[in-house]
Amino acid sequence: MDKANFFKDVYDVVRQIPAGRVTSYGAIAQYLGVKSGARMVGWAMNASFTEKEYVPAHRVVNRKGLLTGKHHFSNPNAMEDRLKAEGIEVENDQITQFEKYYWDPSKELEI
DNA sequence: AAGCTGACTATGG
DNA sequence: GCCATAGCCAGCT
Repeated sequence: MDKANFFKDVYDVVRQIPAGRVTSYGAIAQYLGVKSGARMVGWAMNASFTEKEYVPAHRVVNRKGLLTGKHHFSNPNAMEDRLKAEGIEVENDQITQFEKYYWDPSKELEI
């Protein structure tokens, strides 16, 4: 609202990610209708830390299933730790069987 | 105000 | 299959 609706939409989608599932920045951007707004999604995640409501940014990874944003957490180990806590197997900062855990908002939430 | 940066993705070599 | 380049938009310096 105060900020771009884009950010709010990103937070809303990320919060709707079910536990044990992950998605990619591009998927969210595509769901929001921003074709190449993947960077904005990542930027929104960075801004999400300023948000009062918690945003499960650890469930959002890049298209390769790599935990690129883990370094932005309070503790770089927190991201994979949370993912593991949700039953997602993470190895070498990368989600194993990424396709298995992949959650596409445009498919699950439907447009 | 202008330019750089950035948690990305797709394409080309 | 990996490295380099381009496109994208908004925030920050």
